[in-house]
Amino acid sequence: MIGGGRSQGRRTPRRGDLSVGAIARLAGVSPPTVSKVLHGRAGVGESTRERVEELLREHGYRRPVPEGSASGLEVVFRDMVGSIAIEIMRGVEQVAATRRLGVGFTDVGSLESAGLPWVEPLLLRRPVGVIAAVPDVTAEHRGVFEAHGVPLVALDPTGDVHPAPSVGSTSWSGALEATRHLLELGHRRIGLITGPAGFLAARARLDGFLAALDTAGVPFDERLMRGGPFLAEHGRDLGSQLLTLPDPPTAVVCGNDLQAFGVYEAARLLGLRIPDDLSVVGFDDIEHCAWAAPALTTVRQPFAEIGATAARIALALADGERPPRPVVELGAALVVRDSTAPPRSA
Amino acid sequence: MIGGGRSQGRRTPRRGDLSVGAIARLAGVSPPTVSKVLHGRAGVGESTRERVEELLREHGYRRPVPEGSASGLEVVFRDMVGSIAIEIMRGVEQVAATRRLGVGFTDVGSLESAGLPWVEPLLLRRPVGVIAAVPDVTAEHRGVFEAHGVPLVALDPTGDVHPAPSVGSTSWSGALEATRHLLELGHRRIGLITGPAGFLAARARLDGFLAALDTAGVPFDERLMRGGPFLAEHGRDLGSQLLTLPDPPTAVVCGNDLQAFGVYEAARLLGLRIPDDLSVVGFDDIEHCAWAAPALTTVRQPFAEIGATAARIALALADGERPPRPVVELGAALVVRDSTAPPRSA
DNA sequence: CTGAAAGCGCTTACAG
DNA sequence: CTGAAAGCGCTTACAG
Repeated sequence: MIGGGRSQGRRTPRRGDLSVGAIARLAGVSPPTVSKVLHGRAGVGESTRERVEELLREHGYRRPVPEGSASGLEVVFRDMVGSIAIEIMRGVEQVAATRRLGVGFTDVGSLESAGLPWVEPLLLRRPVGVIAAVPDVTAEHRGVFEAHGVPLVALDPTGDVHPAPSVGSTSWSGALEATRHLLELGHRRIGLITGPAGFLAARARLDGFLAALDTAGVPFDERLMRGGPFLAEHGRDLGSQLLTLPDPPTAVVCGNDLQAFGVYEAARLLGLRIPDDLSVVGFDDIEHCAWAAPALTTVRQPFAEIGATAARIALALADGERPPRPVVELGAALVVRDSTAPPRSA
Repeated sequence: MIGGGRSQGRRTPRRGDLSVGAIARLAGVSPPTVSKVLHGRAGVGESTRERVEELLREHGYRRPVPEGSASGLEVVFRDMVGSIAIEIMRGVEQVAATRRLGVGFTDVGSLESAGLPWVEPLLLRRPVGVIAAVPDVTAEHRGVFEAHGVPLVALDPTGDVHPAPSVGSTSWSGALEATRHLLELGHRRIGLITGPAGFLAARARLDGFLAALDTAGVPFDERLMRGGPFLAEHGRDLGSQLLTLPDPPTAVVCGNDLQAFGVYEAARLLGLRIPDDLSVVGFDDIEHCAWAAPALTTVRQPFAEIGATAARIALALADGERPPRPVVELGAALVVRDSTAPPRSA
């Protein structure tokens, strides 16, 4: 983590940190020979190479990292749900590991609340690339990173236009698939809880939802739509509003899983059983969906693959390549569990 | 992330990466003057210093990190529950940020399953310290890190003896408190699902549980005890065994939250309602406890503070200090929610 | 295959 | 306050 030393003519020796000259003396060879071994260059005898390798290992000498790959890949979050963040980290890690790069973690939210800066220290670490899983990658951030020559890849960008490069998932198709699932079960009055207005992904899900109803010839009652933050408490409150309507929906499609669990609570408070009295669909597939009561039917976002793809794009950019597709959307797919069933009336 | 370059006489310039000499030329001063500015040494005029600072910033020149702090803090997990891992990362991050150090992430499980090595690449990054949140920090690992002069702090160690340094939480007291809570509600037949035999923390929880019963003068029916992996499916299976006993328990204390959610499912399958027919207590307080149905009463482990404490110890060791307390246990405290209530019979 | 020589980028110690 | 000179650790180009 953190960038390492920049060229320095000299450094005080550290435990297990001998100089090339010292290793050379120990091996009974000249510094240039040790240098060749360090860089895997030709022109060193087999036995000499082995002896030097052995001494380097023994003294924990660290080979200089390849030019340009000073640091590693840094992933930046803002108050992300734990299981999503970890899945993304694992995806990034797998790609980074193939290049022997490390993966750094930054949670902007927790740093800001402690009054600590994050952009400058992160830049100080000279990352090979930055993957920003924050809902607010501004043009300003892009400018700062670009000025330092650090490629930035956004995850699930939510700005007005898709800024390249970015990686997300097929929100529109996912919402379409989820809604079709409910239609196939026989639901006709389907409520929708969507995310905050500014979120492009929330808008895509809304559109996919409406497209499913539309192509099925089912008219949408606008009173069945609510919008709010991607949190359980808002799912609960907005869900309550929908479920206490004179003619309530028999199913609710939620903007994410947390909202869906909020709807679970709203239903419980009203004495409604899921899926008997109400079907619920989430979005994301966070860790707990499978063990919720009942297990939540949801649209799975392939977070590990999203992280891996972002890492590949960041690495390509760092190498000076133009990735063939700077804006990528990976397939989000419906996972049917126990929170959806035919409506009572059917 | 990842170690930076070691002393190198020369390096090809990188975008935004000018040499000291080049900066000196641009500023119209000599290289030694730039060097002084870089290291904050005295003997540079105010206006000269400002001009050089400005040029350094403009060209993204990275100051050499302080001697010895080559890299950052690396946190190593093995298939950890997402919300726990992220809480630990945030705690480590807050302490690391005060020193402008980055925080690296390694998931051994996902790397191993991809056939990728992790110890050597991690060492190559020259971390200031390593925090191991894996259940299997072996003496061998300790040896390797020690040989490289990298301090290692274990989290919640599970070996035969507490290897110093390590940070955990008060498992024994936590389990005692949880069990007392159930006793106070009037429960007398309390079941226990414990973790795998090798886990020291699981043993501490078991002992705390027994101590609570013992000091309350409540005899323990050994048939009410089961043990297995810290996973929901095992909680479900072991919970089923307890609940189908001729004289089943009215409450169950679980080794962790995942097991508790497994017991939720076992109860559901048997038509038992929580907390009316059965009280359940977990351990950890993962993200979803608050929104489960019903919200889970559990013993909260202060993961962020555990991470922060481990980071402080690692940093102290890296500085060559002997931390006053190399083995630390932070207080785990009961969080009462909706999964516990007086037994039916009371 | 090997190393003496030259050179590079940086820092230190010191002269002005 | 400033920089010429010396020195350090490393690498490169080349002679043997």
